[in-house]
Amino acid sequence: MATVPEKPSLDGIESRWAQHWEAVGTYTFDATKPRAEVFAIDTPPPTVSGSLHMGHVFSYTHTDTLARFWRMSGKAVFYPMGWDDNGLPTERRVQNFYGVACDSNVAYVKDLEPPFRGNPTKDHQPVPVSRPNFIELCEELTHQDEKIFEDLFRRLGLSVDWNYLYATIDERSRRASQRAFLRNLARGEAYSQEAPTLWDVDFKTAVAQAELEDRERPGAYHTLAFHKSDGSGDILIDTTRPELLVSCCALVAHPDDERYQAMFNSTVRTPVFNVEVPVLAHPLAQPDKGTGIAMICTFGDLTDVIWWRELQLPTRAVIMRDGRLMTETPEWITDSRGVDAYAAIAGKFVNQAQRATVELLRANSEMIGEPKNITHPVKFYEKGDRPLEIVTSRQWYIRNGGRDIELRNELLKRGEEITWHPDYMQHRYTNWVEGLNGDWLISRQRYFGVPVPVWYRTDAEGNPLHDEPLVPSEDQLPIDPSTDVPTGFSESQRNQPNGFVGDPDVMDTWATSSLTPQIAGKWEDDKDLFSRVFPMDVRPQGHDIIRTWLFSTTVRSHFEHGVVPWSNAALSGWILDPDRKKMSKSKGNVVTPIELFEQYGSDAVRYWAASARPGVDTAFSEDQMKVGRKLATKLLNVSKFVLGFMTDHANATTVTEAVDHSMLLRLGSVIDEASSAFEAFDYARALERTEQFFWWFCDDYVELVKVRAYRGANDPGAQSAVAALSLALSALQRLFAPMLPFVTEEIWSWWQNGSIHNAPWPTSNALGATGVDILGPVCEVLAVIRRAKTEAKTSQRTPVAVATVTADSTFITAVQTGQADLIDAGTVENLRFVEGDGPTTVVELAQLA
RNA sequence: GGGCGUUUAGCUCAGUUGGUUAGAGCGCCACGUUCACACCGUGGAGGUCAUGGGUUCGAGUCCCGUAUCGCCCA
Repeated sequence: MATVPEKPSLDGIESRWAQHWEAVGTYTFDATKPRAEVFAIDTPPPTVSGSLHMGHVFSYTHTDTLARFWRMSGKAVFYPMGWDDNGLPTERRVQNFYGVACDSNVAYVKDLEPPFRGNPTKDHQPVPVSRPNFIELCEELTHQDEKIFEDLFRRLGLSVDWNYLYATIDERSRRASQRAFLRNLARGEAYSQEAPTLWDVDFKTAVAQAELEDRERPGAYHTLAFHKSDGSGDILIDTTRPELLVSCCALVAHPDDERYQAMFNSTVRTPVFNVEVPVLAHPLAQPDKGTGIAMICTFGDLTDVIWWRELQLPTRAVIMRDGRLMTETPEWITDSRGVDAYAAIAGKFVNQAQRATVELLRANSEMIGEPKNITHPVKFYEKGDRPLEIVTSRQWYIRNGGRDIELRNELLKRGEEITWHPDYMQHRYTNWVEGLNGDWLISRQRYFGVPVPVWYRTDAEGNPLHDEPLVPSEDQLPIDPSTDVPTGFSESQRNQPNGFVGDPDVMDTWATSSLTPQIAGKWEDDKDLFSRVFPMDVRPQGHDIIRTWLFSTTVRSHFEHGVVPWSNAALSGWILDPDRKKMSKSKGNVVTPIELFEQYGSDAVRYWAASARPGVDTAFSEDQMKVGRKLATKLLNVSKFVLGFMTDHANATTVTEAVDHSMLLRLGSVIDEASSAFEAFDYARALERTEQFFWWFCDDYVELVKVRAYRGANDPGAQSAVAALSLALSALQRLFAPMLPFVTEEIWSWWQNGSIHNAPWPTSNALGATGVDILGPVCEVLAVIRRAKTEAKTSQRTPVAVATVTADSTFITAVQTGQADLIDAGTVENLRFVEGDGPTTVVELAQLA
């Protein structure tokens, strides 16, 4: 029955089995199963803007082990894959790959040939192309990248059902994203507003709170002299941004600060520009910072925004969306000297304007002393290179509790409805939600993304009327308002007075990827499927995007469905290089996954990943892959060995010997432990327990019983050994299957029908083990015998003339029960027992020939 | 500054509600080619469990403080 290769090998098993699985549909989701019998995974769609790295291999392996466990446990596993190809990273990659830049003013060119396809020359100036051409190039490149990603994931052995593949820019995703947005809008959960917004001047887009990061940057305090309007002297303020002096609309000090109390509600005149501004009080002013009194500018930072709003100050913004100061002189500068001064900074970039302003201050002697250098945190867009500015613009928001305590508490409660793995990750969620200070800004002034699906009526001057957006019906989705026309209008009315305009913005990537459960589950497009998979069982993801992806998905599900989107969140850790630093391309320490698959085999790489406990940052370790490789090889060899006995004992199913029962008892408890570990999402523990047992099984149990198993077909002891060996082999192969899918499928195919990955998960009950564990004492004596031979520097085959075991009666009874196998394994001529203190074993080796 | 986590053998890490003498793999040393396996087997050396207190009959494990490295937030 069993057909075992003469020389088993791991070479080439990945492509052979990957093709087979695809051909026979091993991982096909059974969409007829009721929700209770489904295990649904909200797979993270990797960003398609480069290549997959070891971090992907690491975390996707973790998820795959869970998928395989639940599949073997009888669940219909819904395991889709998605590509996140929508958004800024793709735009940037397309620009760099083809040597183009998107320009909405350029006309569409059919069959455009970009200047490059990869590696533009260094001095190449990007060629402007139209938005439709640019999007075509985005699609072309993402398709290429996605093919490479898919091949790599197949090579890794992910048990994804590729029939449920989606991309965040595809039609279904755009429809889901726009539908969800329109429903948010209809319920008042989404709104647009003209407001000061953090703005990246290079990308020329607004960014959200979740995309910010602080970076330490050098700066300098400049001490400026403001002049009291009553002529009674100067007030000195410290600022790191003297270029914003032109935007100053007030000075502010703490209400309790006695130094300034007398001046509150008086006015001062700004240096250089000579604009009159009030001196005001506000508790956010920090008395211990600088001179304790600050200038409020529109807008230098988020505190300025708060002061501006709460103190109801005028807006005096001069920084434009490209990071330059506006060219015409602001109307609030009326003094002729001020007008001249503005001419010196008009049209300049922020840093140039700073230098120019400092020169003006110096020329007027209105700067006191020299700037004092400091280092301070500056807000950056996480993908950006220059500090964020704050500009006023109309943007779309989705409510997230940042301005609404009731909603915030509801979302905090949602966090409690999720089971977190590891549990302390819930703190990250709670801290983030509690620290939100505004709603979620979702509009982006970019090109490659899901369009905001609204238009606006225009008034007689052609200005958009933002308060009553024109919306499409759901059956029209997805739409692009730049080419589609709202119902009741014609294309000729576009951008005309008393006509309409399309909203020019796209939604941020997170606004679409926050709907991955809905997209993967085909929400509203396939109601039957959606009802069987949603809410999902688990969201696996990195802990770094709890504040973005996990939170935003929870928000959308809360609004749309009134539930948490999944019952579990499984957070995976980082990959660190062997020096415990985060791996990075710039350091040149990155090894590509494919090279490792080729060198060690996919199972070995998976072994490394599966050895890491959930959520723990893990060092990249080729040593662990070598261990995995050895484990896979051992599985081949021991399977071959055990199956070799099956020819003589094809029907051996009855276990009679106590030694064999004892091994099965141990195996049973390992199965129980592995099962409960998996149920708690702890694949690493399941692997460790299985592996520990496996090596003991090979080194001790197999060694003990092999002589007995070699006896003829009619020997009852041999029958018992072979029955136990085959029970154990079957269970062990299945226990390893989630982590080592290729080698286990290979060895399973030698003697079983069907895929191991659809075989039932082993249970301890099925082993039928009875009695007590006698193998502890037996193996202990065996170890002493082996040590004696090693210390005598002689072969393990050397016979033992006499071995004397001194121990209590329980120990002796156990050893006696297994003594036949012990005598065989240790080549013992005389085994003697003495009841007494112990256990000790004295070994006398036979004379060497 | 606030929150969270890490610290156990040379290295990478287990150690589940407290319970004999703290484990594994790699590396190192010695021995052995036994008919599944040299991508092997057998054995050995190697640890003040970061640190100071506390609870307990008993602490790597629980509590408090400190240090360390790291992450998140301000």
